[in-house]
Amino acid sequence: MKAPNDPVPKMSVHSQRGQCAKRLSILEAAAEVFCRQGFAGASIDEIASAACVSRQTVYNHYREKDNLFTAVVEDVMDRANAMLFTILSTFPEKPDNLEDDLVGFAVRLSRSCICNQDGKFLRKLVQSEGERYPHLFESWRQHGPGKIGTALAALFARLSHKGLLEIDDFDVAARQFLALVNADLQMGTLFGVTPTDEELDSAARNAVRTFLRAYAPAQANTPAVKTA
Amino acid sequence: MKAPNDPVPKMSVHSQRGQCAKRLSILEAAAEVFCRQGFAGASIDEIASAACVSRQTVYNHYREKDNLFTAVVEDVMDRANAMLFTILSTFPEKPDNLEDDLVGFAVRLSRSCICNQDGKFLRKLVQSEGERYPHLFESWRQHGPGKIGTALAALFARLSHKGLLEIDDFDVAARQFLALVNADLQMGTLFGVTPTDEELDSAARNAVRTFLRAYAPAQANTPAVKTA
DNA sequence: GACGTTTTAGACAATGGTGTCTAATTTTAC
DNA sequence: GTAAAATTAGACACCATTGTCTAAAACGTC
Repeated sequence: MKAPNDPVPKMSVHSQRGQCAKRLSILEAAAEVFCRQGFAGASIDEIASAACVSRQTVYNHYREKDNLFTAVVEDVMDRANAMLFTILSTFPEKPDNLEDDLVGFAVRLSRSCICNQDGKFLRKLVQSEGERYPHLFESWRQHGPGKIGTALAALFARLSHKGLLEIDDFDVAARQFLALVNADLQMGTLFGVTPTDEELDSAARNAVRTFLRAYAPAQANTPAVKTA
Repeated sequence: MKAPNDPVPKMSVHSQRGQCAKRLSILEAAAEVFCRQGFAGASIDEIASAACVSRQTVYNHYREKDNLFTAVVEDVMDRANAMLFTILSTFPEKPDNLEDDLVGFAVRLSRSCICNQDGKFLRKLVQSEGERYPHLFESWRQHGPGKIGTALAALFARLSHKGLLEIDDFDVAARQFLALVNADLQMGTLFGVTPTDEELDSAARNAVRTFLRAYAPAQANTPAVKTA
């Protein structure tokens, strides 16, 4: 998926620094503009301006608009996936207090993967351009959200085997956990509103409480908590 | 919000029939094209072709592209809202079998409001153009999804007062119910895939089972159901 | 300071879209 | 059948955008 016209000829290695900076600047600006305007609505001129770069430079790095778009999407997807698995690795495998630890995990997840700039970009782009570039987003789905489902399911399975949860279908439980975490935020994210820390925390707390009510073993972990 | 240049002069009342048909045809075609291409990507020519109408006719009815767009959005929103409250009115207030009845309700809800063509259109358009027309979508949010939350909360409150559920925060419960119903479908809808009836049913069943595990009163309604 | 490379501003043709206009044709009401 | 209204195809000016090209300037390395 590399650009076919790599500048190989006589370039000394260190001269890539300036280029690299420009490339990143363009990628960043293009992501912002594509996200705000969509593919058709975004113009190369606007991207170039936002990147503080001449239009020709954009064309030098990415031969054409389509090319730039896929490069941006791949870049954002890579970042988002990396972040996703970073957060996944903070899952409370040996929880001190299951409820509190899950709430913390849920907050990290929503803050870093959902209310994120990258998350917003991907939701918007998958919606608006997903059908035009099926393979592009399909591979992301498999490597990103697809994987998170099975990974989270495996983590819940461990907690379940430890007797901390009572789950019959781990995949369903994982999807439901994610859905519950989003329950209070969905409407906001749909309109591009970034939730405050309090909202994030309250959403996570509501989600985890209901999740545990459904999946905590019989009368072990739920001392009949009342709403504050 | 009516077109400022209504053709009032000498028109007899009945001549609106042909016009009306064209108007509807244009609205329908425009919805499809705007949904597929986004606002910037949609061209009037393409809409006119899809509506089997000349370009000039489109301009006769809706002075400009912006106008046509808002007309389409309002039309779809009205239909979607009407459908939403129709489905809401089928909520099982006096359930025979709470679980089965809630599953039926959830299936109706997701089929008619989420997997719908209008639902797809609105999700896509709110995402891609929501920030460009804030007032347009904001009023929809208040009258549609906003209202459904409180309406559903009220319905759950009644079931709760009847002792069929044990809910402390009805609004949260309503949002969680909706989120759970979507849990298994979200990924599909994000990619424009329409789920089969079996998937719809299974998603609703999973959702309701977890919802009842969390909110059914102590040891009344859950005879330890196992996965099939 | 000299060299090769990259960047820049600007001009440029080609394309495609919007919105207007006109003149011919069709539909509709009576 | 007639007259008014609506529809149509086509041409049109206008503008924005894409992608190319050129010559000058800036940059980095030696």
